[in-house]
This record gives sequence, structure tokens and C-alpha cells, in this order.
Amino acid sequence: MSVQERKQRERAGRERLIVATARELAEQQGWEAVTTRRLAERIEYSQPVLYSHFRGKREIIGAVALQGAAEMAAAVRAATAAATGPRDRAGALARAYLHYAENNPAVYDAMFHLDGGLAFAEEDTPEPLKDAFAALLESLTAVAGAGVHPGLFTEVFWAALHGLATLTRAGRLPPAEAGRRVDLLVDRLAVV
Amino acid sequence: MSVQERKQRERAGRERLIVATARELAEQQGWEAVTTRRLAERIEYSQPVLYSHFRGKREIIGAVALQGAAEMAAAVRAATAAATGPRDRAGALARAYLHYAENNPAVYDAMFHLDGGLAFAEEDTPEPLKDAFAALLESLTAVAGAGVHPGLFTEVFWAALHGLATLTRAGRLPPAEAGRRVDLLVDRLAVV
DNA sequence: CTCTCTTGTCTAGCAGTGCTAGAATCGAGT
DNA sequence: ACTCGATTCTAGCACTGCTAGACAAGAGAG
Repeated sequence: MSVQERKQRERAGRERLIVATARELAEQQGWEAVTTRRLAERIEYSQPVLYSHFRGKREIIGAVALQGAAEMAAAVRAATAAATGPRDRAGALARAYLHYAENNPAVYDAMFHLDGGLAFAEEDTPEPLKDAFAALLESLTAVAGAGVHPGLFTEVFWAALHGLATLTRAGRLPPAEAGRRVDLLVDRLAVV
Repeated sequence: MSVQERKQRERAGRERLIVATARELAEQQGWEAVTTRRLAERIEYSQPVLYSHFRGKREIIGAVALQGAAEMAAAVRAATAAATGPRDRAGALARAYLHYAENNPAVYDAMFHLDGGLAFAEEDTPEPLKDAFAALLESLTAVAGAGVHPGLFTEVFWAALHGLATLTRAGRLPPAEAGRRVDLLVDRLAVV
């Protein structure tokens, strides 16, 4: 019995290693450098073992995305907890979101730009994704404004943050004024 | 002399054909289906011909992106011209933008998600891109609000639209409420 | 009208990708 | 110590973007 348990533990450990290595490699050299061969070499196994853990590269990206969603939710919650007043909380949330996106570009890409084969806004949406949205919702409901559905407001707020994160990182927006953009956004969107 | 001119004309025509075919193929089956072989087959030439017009696949994507930027600028200008009052213009702009993104997903991807090798927000930004931003700026300056730099406001507004377009298309936001999201966004961002 | 020589195009191939069938090896249980 | 099932690897497929070098077409000279 304990032999099987040990094997299972080792398997789980190796799975974590794969995800962590993929993430690390992507963060260092970009996702285009994350090939099955390179990944296999880094974890010191042959390529086929990757496929005994994941259906394919998509699923590995998806695993990184889920990890990122959980981290981001935690980061957002930590930032908002330290803020006082609903408006401050919205500002802290926005900054935390953009901060995470900026400091983990590969993970952010896994979540939103690449195809990780994850379902969204549907029944079978993975828990970490739902929870990340919930983390936004918690702090934004208070500033949605009267008569505005909090979920809808959160979606709009999130989309705006996502747009800023994406365009800034892609070099579409000059990074210099990033702070003032967030301020303006929060100032306009968040109602008393 | 006229022989060279004819050849140049034919070359230019074929270049347009390549871009149009790439766009068509991407719109029909997604960009992952746009391979150099398939593209070459569709234009009834061999692959190397593509490389006598473009440096590589990136540049072809870039050409589609530029085309899209010009079209989008035109669409936005047409929509805002028909609107009365600054606020209405902002709303019309937002709807036109999202409408274009929704109806030309592959072109939108070429502009923002894929690497077309285009420079942004820099000295050597291609003219169509600058002009597309200018088209937004023209109609949004009036609703930026007192003391707010119009360029900065346009960037924020644009980012929000981009976020909505991207997340909606990626299935991250339920498409049903799309209209209400735009209304909310414009309502909050655009100041009298 | 023929020949040459540039220009343009194609065939064939490289190195890389994600993924997999079947051989080889390891190690747990008898 | 040995067997036999589970695990891992080697080798290979079909595809990708891209390119060197063979080939053909057609303009200009005689």
C-alpha cells in the first residue's frame, strides 16, 4: 500500500515540477521558448512523460493559468484588506491587479492570451477562476453604484484593467503614465 | 519602361492578393490555419514567393493589422459623424469599435494579439495606427473632462474597450449583456 | 528570328514543432 | 532470484517557418 502512496506522491511532485518549470521557462524566455523538448530536458525526463501527466501543451498552460488565478486572487485580497473605505479598496485592487500582471507577464499570458483550454463563465469553470472573479466582486460591489448590478460592474471594471494590462505590456501604451491612467479609471468608474 | 511598370503593377496586385487571402483564411479558419503552405496554395504560387514580398509570416500578419487599423478608423469616424452631441458620439464610437472587433475577429487578433512586428507609441509607428488612435481622440476629447489630458483619457477609454472586446471574444464574459456593459462604461467614463 | 542572360519561380530540403507507437528497462511481489 | 506489470525511453510521424540552388521564362541584343 505504502509503495503505491509513495509513487503517487512522486507523481504529484513531478507534476508540480512540470508546471513550475514551464512557468519559470516562460517567465525567463517567453512562452514561445516553452517547447515540449526543452521542458522535458529541464525536468530531466523524456518528452512522453509530459503526456502521462497532461493531455498536451495546452493543459500545461492551463495549469499555469490556474496557479496564476489563485495567486492573483490572493494578491488582490491582501491589497484590499489593507485599504480603508470602498473607494480606496477599488484603487488598491486596481493597482494590485496591474502589479501582478506586470510582474508575472507569462502567467498573465497563460491566463488570458494563450489557449489553456479553460472554460470561462460557464458551468464547468474551474474553481480558482471563479474565485479570482469573486475576489474582484467582493471589493467592487461597494462602488458599483445604485441600481447597477455588481456582477456587471465588476465585469466592466475587470475588462478595463485587463485592457490596461494588455496594452501596456504589448507596448501599445507608454508605461510612463501608467499610474495616472489607473487613477483616472478608478476615479471615473468607482462611484462613492 | 512600360514593361517594368506592368511587372510592378502585377507584383503589387499579388501582394494585395496575399494579404487578402491571409485575412480571408484567418477569418474562416483562424490564424493557426494560416500556414505558409496553405497560403501559397490558395494564391496558386509556391511558398518562396511569399518571401519575395514579405520578410516572413509576421510581416503578413502586420499587413493585415494595418489594413484593419485603417478600416477601424473609418468605421469609427463614420459612426461618430452620424451622432449628435459629445456623449452620443462617445457611445457611438464605443459601439462601432466593439462591432468591428466582433465582426472581424481575425483582423482584431492581428492588430492586438498576434505579433505583427509593428511598433506602437513610438517614433516609427506606422501611419494607419497613429491615425486610428487619432480617430478615437477626435471624438473623445470632448468628453475627457476638465483638467484631464485628452490623450490620457483616450488611452484609458481605448483600453477599456479593448478589454471588453478581448474578454468577450475569448468567452471570458457572457455575450448576452454586452450592450449593457458598453452603456455602463460610456456612462461612467464620458463626462458631460 | 535566334540567342543570351537576367529575372522570377519552383523543387527539395533544413531544423524545429507537438505528439505517439512500440521497444526497453525497472522494480514490486512472489 | 525470478517473473511480469508498470513506467520510461528511443525513434519516428506529420506538420511548421524558412531557404539554397536548380530551373524556366521572357526581355533585349544582334
